[in-house]
Amino acid sequence: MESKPESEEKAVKPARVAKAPRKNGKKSFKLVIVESPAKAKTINKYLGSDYKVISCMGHIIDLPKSRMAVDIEHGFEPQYITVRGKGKILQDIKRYGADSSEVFLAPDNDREGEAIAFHLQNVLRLKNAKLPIHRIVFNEITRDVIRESIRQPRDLDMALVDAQKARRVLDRIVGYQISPILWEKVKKGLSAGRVQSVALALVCTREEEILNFNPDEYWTLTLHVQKAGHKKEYESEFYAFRGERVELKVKADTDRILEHIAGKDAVVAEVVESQRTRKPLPPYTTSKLQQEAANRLSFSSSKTMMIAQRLYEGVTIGKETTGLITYMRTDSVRVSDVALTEVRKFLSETRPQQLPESPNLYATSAKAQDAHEAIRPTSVYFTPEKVKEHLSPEEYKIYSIIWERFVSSQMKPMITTNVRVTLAVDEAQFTLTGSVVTDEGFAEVFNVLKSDSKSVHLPEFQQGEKLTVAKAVPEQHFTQPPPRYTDASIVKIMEESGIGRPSTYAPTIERLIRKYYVQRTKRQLVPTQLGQAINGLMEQYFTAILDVNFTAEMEKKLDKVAESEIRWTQVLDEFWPDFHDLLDHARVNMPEMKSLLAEPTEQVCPECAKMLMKRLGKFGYFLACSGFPSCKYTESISLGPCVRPGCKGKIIERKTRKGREFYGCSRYPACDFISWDKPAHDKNCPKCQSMLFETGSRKNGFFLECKREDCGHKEPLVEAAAEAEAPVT
DNA sequence: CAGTGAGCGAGCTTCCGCTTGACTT
Repeated sequence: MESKPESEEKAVKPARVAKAPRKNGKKSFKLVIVESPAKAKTINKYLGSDYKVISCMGHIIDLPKSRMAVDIEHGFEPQYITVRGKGKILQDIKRYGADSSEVFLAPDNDREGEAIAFHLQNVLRLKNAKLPIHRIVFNEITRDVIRESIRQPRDLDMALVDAQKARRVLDRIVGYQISPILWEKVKKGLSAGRVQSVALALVCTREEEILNFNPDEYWTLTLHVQKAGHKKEYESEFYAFRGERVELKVKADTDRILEHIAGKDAVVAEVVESQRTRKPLPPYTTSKLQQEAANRLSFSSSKTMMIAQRLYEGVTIGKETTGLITYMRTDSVRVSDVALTEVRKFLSETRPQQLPESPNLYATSAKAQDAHEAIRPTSVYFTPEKVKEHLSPEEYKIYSIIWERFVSSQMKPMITTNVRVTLAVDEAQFTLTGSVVTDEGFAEVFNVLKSDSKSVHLPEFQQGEKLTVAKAVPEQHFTQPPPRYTDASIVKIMEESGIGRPSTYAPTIERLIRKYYVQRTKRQLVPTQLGQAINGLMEQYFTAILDVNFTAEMEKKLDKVAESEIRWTQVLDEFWPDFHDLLDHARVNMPEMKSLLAEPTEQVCPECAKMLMKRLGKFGYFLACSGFPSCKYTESISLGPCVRPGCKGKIIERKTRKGREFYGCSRYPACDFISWDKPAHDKNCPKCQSMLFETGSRKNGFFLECKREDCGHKEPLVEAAAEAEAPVT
């Protein structure tokens, strides 16, 4: 018979729970299983000692990584196994299941959650076929809702479980059938998939648009005017001639207007005042949080998620650790009643004049699975200022924008007064606009979110009033190509077209980078030569997969499976025959591209004086002689000279056997300089000109550090201003 | 840490979506 878990051995911590309480040797606790340990902790508090709440940490049963494991010929039945590394967790679940009187399966209330619940049930039944097992769901973690859900258990929704199975098997087939073709034709280790290949296509298509972009010339004409007796100049823009809108295409257009207005005064023709109401935005979903953190704070999607995870798991304030935000992977803007009541109370105490009579309502996207609330502070009384001292600067920033966005979402609108003055200079017309915030409304709580929106104050202008023209400034412009994608803009598109889920946006971007399909330079996503080559092949041989509608259609069918309208195998029956033909066609016709992947460089081979090429090998990029195979010279790509005084080597990027990146001297082992920190971009030590490295911790802040032993210069790491949307050169 | 492409051919790469922490200097 199983007794208590041995506490001495090292074990997976989160699933460890204290010895099961027993009364008179009888089973006396009810088991609740959720996905996340942080959630388990909270719910444990709400349910009291009759219940034991443990977590399974996501999927515990899945397809094996090492092989296809889907019997395509016989009904697509997947061969599931225990996920590698989850054996311990599974054991614990079984043990607690055996010791409990009743089990409540509480994974997330969505397709994946239902599948996890199903797998948990199977595992528990294996041990004890008679154990009472229920499925419970809740879409928010509050005391009342959790208790209510326990009172309203239901059975597993097998149709939903089947929908997940269809999704899982389809993704496996797509990924595990296409990838090997790429190994054979291009390079081993490459990958393709329903989500990543679409994301790559987005990046590549945009790059092509930029390349093919033809800039158009256009002009603007700015008239600087002054009120009689005043020095201050106001800038107005030319827009019409003889009452008709005129676009200034070329210099001659502009010259004609300049000639017409030369030496003449401006007269105020019309003054129009209007009020604009701007409503606050809903609280964050995962994608919106990533977008704003990228645009305003220059954080990558994965960085934002790491920081949010820490805020969710909790920060130690005093003796207690408190989760500061709700779950950070969500597609919903829903807010629990408890939170709504609290924020309205908070506002009535702090800013009663900005509290609307009734709560602001927001609609969650129709595509959302809505298993969690919006991302919000667990309590608005933890104001950013109050918790600041317990947070790292980065955590503070992310927490602030979450707090500000949530609190503002329940405030009154912002009202601005706009003035539009039309000026006439003979028959040419100009406009002058001003804008003043009349009521800040929701923006009152903005601190980190504050934008330096330029409010332009205009004095009173009377119709018929004469103004002096100080100068007229013509300027030539060219239309700009569309900007490259950033983490923010690609996540936006992915969400809008239903590609990927909140838990996969960030990992998908990182995957494209890790596979050398895409590079992130100055926060812009730029396809590599390899990425473009792969995308070209995918476009030609697997067009259907790259269509954003492919996923949309799949989702529609999965919904039908979930509604029991069709069987799960039908999704695959409809997909497989055509896809099978595509695979056969590609295996035969796809050209081999193995040796094409080399980029020319400016450097010369020191051995044979031919040019060096940049190639992609097993360990990343390297330089190789274009005379290969007669000349076998190779060289690592240098990031800068070695920082050891007197060492003539250079710093190169390397990887451990497990794939972790680090930086070391090319003269190893003669010089054993190594750093796990990343070299800083475009910045050298002001004292000794050595390379600087990004280092530090969340406690002490982040620094740029000079690693030259006789220097030791340190400076705070300032995030460069958001320049992600900067025009592409 | 390992000297990268190509090939003798060993054994392995790969998907999407749920979760959280783990090498080592």
